[in-house]
Amino acid sequence: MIRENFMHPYRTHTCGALRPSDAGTEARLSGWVFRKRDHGGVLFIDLRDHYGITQVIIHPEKSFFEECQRWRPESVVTVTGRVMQRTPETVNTDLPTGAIELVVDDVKVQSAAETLPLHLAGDEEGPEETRLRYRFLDLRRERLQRNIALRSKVISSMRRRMTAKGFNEFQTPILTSSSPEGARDYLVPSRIHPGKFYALPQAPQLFKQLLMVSGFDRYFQIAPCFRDEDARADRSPGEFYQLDIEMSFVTQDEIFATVEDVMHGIFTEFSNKTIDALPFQRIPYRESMLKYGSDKPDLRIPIEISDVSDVFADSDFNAFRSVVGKGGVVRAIPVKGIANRPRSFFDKMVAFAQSVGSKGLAYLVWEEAGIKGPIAKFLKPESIAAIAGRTGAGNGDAVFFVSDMPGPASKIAGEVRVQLGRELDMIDPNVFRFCWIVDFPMYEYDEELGAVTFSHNPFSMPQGGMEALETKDPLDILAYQYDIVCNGCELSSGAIRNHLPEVMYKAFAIAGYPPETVDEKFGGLMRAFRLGAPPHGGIAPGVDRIVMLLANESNIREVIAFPMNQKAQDLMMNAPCTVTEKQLRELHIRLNLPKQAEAKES
RNA sequence: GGGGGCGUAGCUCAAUUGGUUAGAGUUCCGGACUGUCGAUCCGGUGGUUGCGGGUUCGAGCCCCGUCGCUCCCGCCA
Repeated sequence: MIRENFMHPYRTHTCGALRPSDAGTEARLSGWVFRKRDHGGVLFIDLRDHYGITQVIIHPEKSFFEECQRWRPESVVTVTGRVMQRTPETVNTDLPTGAIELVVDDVKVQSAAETLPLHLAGDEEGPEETRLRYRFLDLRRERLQRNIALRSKVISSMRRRMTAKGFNEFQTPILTSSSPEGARDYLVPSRIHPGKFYALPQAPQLFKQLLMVSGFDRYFQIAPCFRDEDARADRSPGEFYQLDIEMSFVTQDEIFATVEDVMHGIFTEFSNKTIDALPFQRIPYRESMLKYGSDKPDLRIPIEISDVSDVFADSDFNAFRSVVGKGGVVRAIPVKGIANRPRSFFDKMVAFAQSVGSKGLAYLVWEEAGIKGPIAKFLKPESIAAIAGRTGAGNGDAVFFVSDMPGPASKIAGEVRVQLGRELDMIDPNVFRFCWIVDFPMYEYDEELGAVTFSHNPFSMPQGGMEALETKDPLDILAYQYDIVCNGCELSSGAIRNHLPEVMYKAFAIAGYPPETVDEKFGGLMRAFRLGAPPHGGIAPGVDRIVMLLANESNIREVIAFPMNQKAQDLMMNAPCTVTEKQLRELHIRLNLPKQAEAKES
């Protein structure tokens, strides 16, 4: 009956392959027992593999019938039988294979499963800790199979697109040296050099720049990056991947054009959402901070903040007037068509503003009968007219006001803007809104240190070059430093690099680093720049975040096959873990644990 | 390092706001059942209410501490 000799030992088809056109043929399938429906007289099993689900049927006269009844979910089995077209009333339109079923003549258990800690057939996800500890089980779910497969396809597409543009793919060292700037490093002790450490790269930043100095012209890498920083929902602890890019002899606009093309292509290829037409809009940093209260604005929210400090500077509203008098500002957040919202809505917004650090949240409401709101009585008609003129507010609209020093005021106004967008359901879930944030300041004033520090990448070229560094107030100098942002999510930072040693020394001097320090910390790079370095620049979009946006996931763990938990532990592999005394001895390391940890060890 | 949320059966949750023996669905185990597709029906197992202390005649519920998970702030050149 079954021509064993001619059949593959495990399968002739995948579980997503069979169709009515296969009816009447013999087929062999292997997969996981997903669901069983046992009618006593007939047993239905949904057999699942990566490609799909096929219903297999076992009849009671078969010698193996009772054995199959005992199969536990997630056991791996091979079944062989005849493909049958289902009768019209038994077709399952939810499955691609739903028009056929496999009537089984032979079975073989490849791997019997014990009772599961998670059940995969239902909608319930189960506790996060169990999901992570049994990640290989969780990964069997359709959603994660889809996400991880999407990630694979996105990365392939990135490679294809970059290669097509003439970029070469490189590998750079994983064991490298600790960098003084930036995040905390992951350190790896050296056995051969007692007391010395490698560091895992926070990014291949210096290597890719050196490859430009080497003349490779166009670099890319799907680069693993390691940073010992705490996790967020959109930030995996420890490690993540970047589509790392660097180009020689380019202007900022050429980098934008290259990256826009890749990003637009990827997002078009893997999503049905509407994507902004090219070129993506460019927003100077200061404008973004004013209009959106953020350097990663969610442009899906149709609200633009404006400054109305001058209107309140001579108003009767003391709270705001005094803040403006002390160098503060007043920011207006206009919202269309919410005048008829109940008082509780406005109260809720006030409470929200306070929860993010605001002293309060004032507002005006443009009603038929006139201007309402707690601060209306303090404002002269011409002031209200000025606010209406600047914010576009009219009948039926409302404007919220935040007053504070410029930094906090921007931030709070930005938070209120996003909260309004969420609360009022203004965020269109079917669009990807991209923008470039450009003209980041080169330096910022660090209140804590009481000194000028680099606000972003110290290797960025200052706009205006040496002349700007020598003549301008450092806080007014802009850098060729940019971010690409999608739906309020920062996908990447990038910059035109500073490849001129003299400009580099000057730039670091302003941030308080003497030339010796620059040479000591970045000797390799500085040496390279004295031996013929091309002007160059680049960017490094976050792969995990891109996949997360495309997969419509709000937590980055859902697009990483083996993620760590929030405390940077791998619950499945039990990392980090203790090591033997012998290992420590070889590395010349003696532990000096805090008291609490010592207690835990024993 | 700090703040918020959560923690009750393997899982998802309930327990009339401090009151009798902590329930339901699901999983699991057993039984019945020849067309289901989250099969159905019957029965059963399953609990140190995260842990420790306190208040109280009485604590799943209140208080203190602690542990775990999660979200956020700090941090992320």
